[in-house]
Amino acid sequence: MAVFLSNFVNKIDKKGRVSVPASFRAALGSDASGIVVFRSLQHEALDGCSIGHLELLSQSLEKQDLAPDVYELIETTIFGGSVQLPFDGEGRISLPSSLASSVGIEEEVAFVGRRKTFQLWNPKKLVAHDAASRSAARAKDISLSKIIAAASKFENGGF
Amino acid sequence: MAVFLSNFVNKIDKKGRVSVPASFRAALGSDASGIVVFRSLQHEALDGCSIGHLELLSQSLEKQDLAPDVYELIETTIFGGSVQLPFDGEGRISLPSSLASSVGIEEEVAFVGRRKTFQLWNPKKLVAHDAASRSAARAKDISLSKIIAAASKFENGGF
DNA sequence: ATCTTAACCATGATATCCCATGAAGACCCA
DNA sequence: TGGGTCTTCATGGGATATCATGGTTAAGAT
Repeated sequence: MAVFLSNFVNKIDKKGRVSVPASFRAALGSDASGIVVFRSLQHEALDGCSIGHLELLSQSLEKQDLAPDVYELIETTIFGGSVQLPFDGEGRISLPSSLASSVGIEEEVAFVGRRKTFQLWNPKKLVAHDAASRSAARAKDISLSKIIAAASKFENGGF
Repeated sequence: MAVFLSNFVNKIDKKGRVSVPASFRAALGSDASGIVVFRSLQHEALDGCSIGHLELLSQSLEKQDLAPDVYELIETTIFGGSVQLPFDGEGRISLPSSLASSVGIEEEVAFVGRRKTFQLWNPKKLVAHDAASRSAARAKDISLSKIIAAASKFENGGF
């Protein structure tokens, strides 16, 4: 498996440790020493990814001509706000309480797969957000079969 | 770890000493005898980096055709205003009070990772700055996946 | 001699490592 | 197919190391 899929709710123990879902750890592949976590720009949640992915991001930043203020913005917000969290022997990370509380995470964390990255939510806030995005998807008339059909006009394969 | 990530708030004792975060010291790698600090051009904060990085900076200055007055300005501001701060046995630096007070740092310092460099902030001013950055990011509708997606149009790879 | 500065030592809090347990699922073998 | 076993994984606790921080002593400067 190479992508982060599905979602899992795990407990935070009194030391602040949480098990990262085994399938997520498997998806990390080579750089499986830990993950990187930072506050999402859009949601009341944390974004997580592999260290390699963060480096990719930093390369992306250098490659394109971003406005200085945007560049500046991302450097402080992402790199300044991100935390590298190594796994312990059991595949757990210890989530800094400051990060957790900043997005309303308390005694449980929902790990939500988003292909190349994943998110960490307060489970209760996630269901609310999920309901909202579903209705938004309906409103915009998004459907997977349509997307696949549209894509297969360009490529031969499709999924 | 090779980059400066995350942020840490440490105390300044009555002698003016502050612990440089252990992960930052690790990120310094080979030239880990100390750091270089100077006033940020953009913010009310101090910029910090390794000595090696400062040399890199000076080399890249020479390579580009800067106007003489700009060059002059940078020389005096950065190189003239920079201070080399060695570590003591416990990984602390003693921050000159003149530098600290010039950016409003008093009894605590926030070390903010910015990949190749880091910054030293008054913690309170940092949270204000951070909040401003975030709302700016939202206003501009910046998202990381967009940035990566945009970058991968230039490269062959994609993710 | 006194003040300042730098090296050395001490301590508490926090995080890391290591081992234990229990539940759930996969697998195997009748 | 049903029962049983074995493995994987999430979770918990105790021991140990790391780290930030404070103080003390020695050395150098004024």
